[in-house]
Amino acid sequence: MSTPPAEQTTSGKRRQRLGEDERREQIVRAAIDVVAEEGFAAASVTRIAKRAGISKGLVFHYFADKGDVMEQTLKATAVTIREAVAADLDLTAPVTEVIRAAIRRAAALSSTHSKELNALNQITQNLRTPDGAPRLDLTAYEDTYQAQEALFRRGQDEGSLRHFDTRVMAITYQGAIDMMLAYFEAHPNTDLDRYADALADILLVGMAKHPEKVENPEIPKPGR
Amino acid sequence: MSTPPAEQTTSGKRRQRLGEDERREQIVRAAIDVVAEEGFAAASVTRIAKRAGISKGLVFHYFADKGDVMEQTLKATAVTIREAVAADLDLTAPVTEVIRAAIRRAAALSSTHSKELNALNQITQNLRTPDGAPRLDLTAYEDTYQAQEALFRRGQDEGSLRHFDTRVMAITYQGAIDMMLAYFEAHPNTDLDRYADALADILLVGMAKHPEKVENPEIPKPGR
Amino acid sequence: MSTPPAEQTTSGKRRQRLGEDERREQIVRAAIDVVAEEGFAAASVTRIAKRAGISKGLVFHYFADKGDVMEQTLKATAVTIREAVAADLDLTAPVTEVIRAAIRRAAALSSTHSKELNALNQITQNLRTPDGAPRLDLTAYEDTYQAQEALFRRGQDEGSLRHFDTRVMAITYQGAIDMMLAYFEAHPNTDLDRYADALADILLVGMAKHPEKVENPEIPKPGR
Amino acid sequence: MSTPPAEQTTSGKRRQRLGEDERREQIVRAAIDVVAEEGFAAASVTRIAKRAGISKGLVFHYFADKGDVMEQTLKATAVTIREAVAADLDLTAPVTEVIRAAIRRAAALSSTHSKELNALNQITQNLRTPDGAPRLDLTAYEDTYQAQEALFRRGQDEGSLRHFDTRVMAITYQGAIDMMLAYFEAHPNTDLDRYADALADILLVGMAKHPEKVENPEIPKPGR
DNA sequence: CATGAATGAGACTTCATTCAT
DNA sequence: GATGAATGAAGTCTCATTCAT
Repeated sequence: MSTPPAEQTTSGKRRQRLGEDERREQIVRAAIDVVAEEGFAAASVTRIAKRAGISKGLVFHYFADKGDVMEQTLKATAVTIREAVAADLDLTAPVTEVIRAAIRRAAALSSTHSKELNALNQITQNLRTPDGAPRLDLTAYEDTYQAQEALFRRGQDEGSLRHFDTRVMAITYQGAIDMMLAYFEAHPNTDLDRYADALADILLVGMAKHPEKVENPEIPKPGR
Repeated sequence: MSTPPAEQTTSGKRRQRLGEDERREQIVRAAIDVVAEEGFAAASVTRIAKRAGISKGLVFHYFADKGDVMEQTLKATAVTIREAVAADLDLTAPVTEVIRAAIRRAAALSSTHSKELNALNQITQNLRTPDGAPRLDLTAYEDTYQAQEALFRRGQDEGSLRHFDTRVMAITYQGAIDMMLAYFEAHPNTDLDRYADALADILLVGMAKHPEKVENPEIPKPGR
Repeated sequence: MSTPPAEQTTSGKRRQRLGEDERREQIVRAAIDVVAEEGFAAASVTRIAKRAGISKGLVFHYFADKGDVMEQTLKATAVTIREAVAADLDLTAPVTEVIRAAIRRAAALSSTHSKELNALNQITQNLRTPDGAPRLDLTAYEDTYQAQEALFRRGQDEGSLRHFDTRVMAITYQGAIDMMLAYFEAHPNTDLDRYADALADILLVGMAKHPEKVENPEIPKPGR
Repeated sequence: MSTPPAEQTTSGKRRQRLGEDERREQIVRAAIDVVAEEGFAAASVTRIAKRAGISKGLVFHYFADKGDVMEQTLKATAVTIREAVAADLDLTAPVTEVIRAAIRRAAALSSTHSKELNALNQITQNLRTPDGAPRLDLTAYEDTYQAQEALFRRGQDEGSLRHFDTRVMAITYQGAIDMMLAYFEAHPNTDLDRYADALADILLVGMAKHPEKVENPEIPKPGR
């Protein structure tokens, strides 16, 4: 999943023949790279094709138009990220532990999926229908929100979490994670592990019924 | 402060003569409208000029180039928003009250400054230097973060707030508010007042030393 | 090498496909024509493309920008002209004969390469770097000057030419030829052959050690 | 007649009221400066007005259009130069001396009228009628040519000059001078006085009946 | 007389998309 | 399947020129 910095991802062969799926992946990969590195506006088809090491025409062979490329890229990236977060996350563990672990995982994404995250955000916010309406608003987060709400409700049912509006909490929770990642992007010197723990503390104190049980004991608070 | 949806704001007069400041404002206004309604990518100078009811050339009479238009628009909008949030916010009140009031004010922005918020976000995230690097990252939020940290520290000193990483909290807090506004944009049916209170509850429980004192008693929780 | 005056050189076919070199030549050709006929200032890319019978965009497919078009045109034309002058010029002949022959050849260019000469001059004098400085001053003539100086020195060594400043003479000589061509451009009725011979007489009398030997006996002087 | 490097030629007064002629001169002066320093293409009306320290509109008050500005500038400059060359040139002196003196005077122009020369050339070569035809070809030199031919004929009648085509000589002579000035522009290190003498030698040897009498004895030839 | 705001045409350039090869 | 030549629309920006003040 890592990407070499070079223009041509694949070996220098000409007229390389690939299966449909490999090609699509290759193009999506290039789209992510270009969007992440140069911005949505600079992600022209020409640029993407060059990055993928293929011709411009071929892109249109596999995608209806540029919007299609972006949409597919978005979808694929969302799946990738979701899987990365969900991987080896024991959802049957106590809810507070699940939450803390999930925040840590999300923080870890910064190093493993930085480009994907960046591209995902940019495409989400910029992709529009021809008439100017956003093609994807936060509706796209719906699945995520529902999964988180389910988790929160389990916690509430089990008695480990307080009573609160699960939808508002899901949005806040997701926002807190997104901001953490964005903040790290802008301030790469930040100690992400500590940030993640501090964030977990804040959120869990806000959610948990017995906050004292969930506070992270390992990392001493800065003020003391 | 509201804008009519029509293309030509003013009457059909030819060669209307305006002072420098009025024109600049008019153009900035049009830029906000176009960006908010049609997206950053669609906000061409042509489009903005048409929206303002003036000729393309005039835009360049008042702004160095398109980037300048966007930058000025960004700055002006940031000021507008900041003022709107700060207006009649009694910063000397007890910290927890200040926080709850600020969240309510922010929520209120949705109805009064929806376009400004939208445009502000889009421009922030898309404006780049000619070489592709983001022209403004979260660094722009620095002032806001510091103001909020100061508030939090006062609360901690006064004993009304728990001990927590103020920087992480500022980022989370700001993110929670941004997400609230974004969520409302995508789901306009949401009862924002209730959302704001639920959010205040969540955040204050996470922050306050005596959460029971800050929970909003008026609004029954949705989950019963 | 001649060009029809019509706009569209080729038949009305759509999407005519050409090799890279043919296209470049075609565009350069069109650039020469437009510059020569309508002046450097009027030689917009639009105008050039229309003259070549292709789309504007295609020009940028083969040239980096307008400056590049002009630069390439300049280079190509310089080569063309140089070759035309040098062709079947016996450089081993006695120096005075070489000079007279070269002047005649140059005069002949008026009928064969009139446009090229004109375009060459205009581009040389008008092409500037983005910051306004001339991109090519007389430095470009350096090669020519040196070749001529070498010729003059040979004549001096062999005893057929007088002693004189070879650099000044080279500049004067080249200037005399350029003026001849420019004069003919403005006064097309001039008898160029006679002009060339008269010029050769003047120059050779100024250069030669034994002028009487070089005066052209065939053409009677106008005054007598 | 010299120009300060500053933008505003005149004192910083606003709404300065000037007579028609002063204004015209002021604008022409600015046009010369801009054309000479930044090139014909960069000499926009805006640029010229700014240089003159007046408003754009005023230029059109005194000149019909941009072409008119250039044409007037051209005419005025031509007169200036002609006068500068003719000044204290004793036309009754022996012809060969007149010629040598004229060449020296011309060389001197480089230091006194460099801008004027440069602007003159650029305007001459670029100014066109709306349909693309040169507005001024060498026809403009006609007066000069005739004056020089008259001089040459006098020399021939008096027996000091050989027989040659006076028109061809006039063109060559003028070209030699123009090239000298252009060469100096490109190679400012050149010793112009020596160049002028070397040129005079070359031309006079070509023209004079008794060349030995006219060669400049003061300056030793470079090659010894 | 003088200013500079305002316009509109046109310049250069990029880019999504098509299509001959 | 794959290429890249070719197009046309649109975008940014400049500039001569007009005109209200």
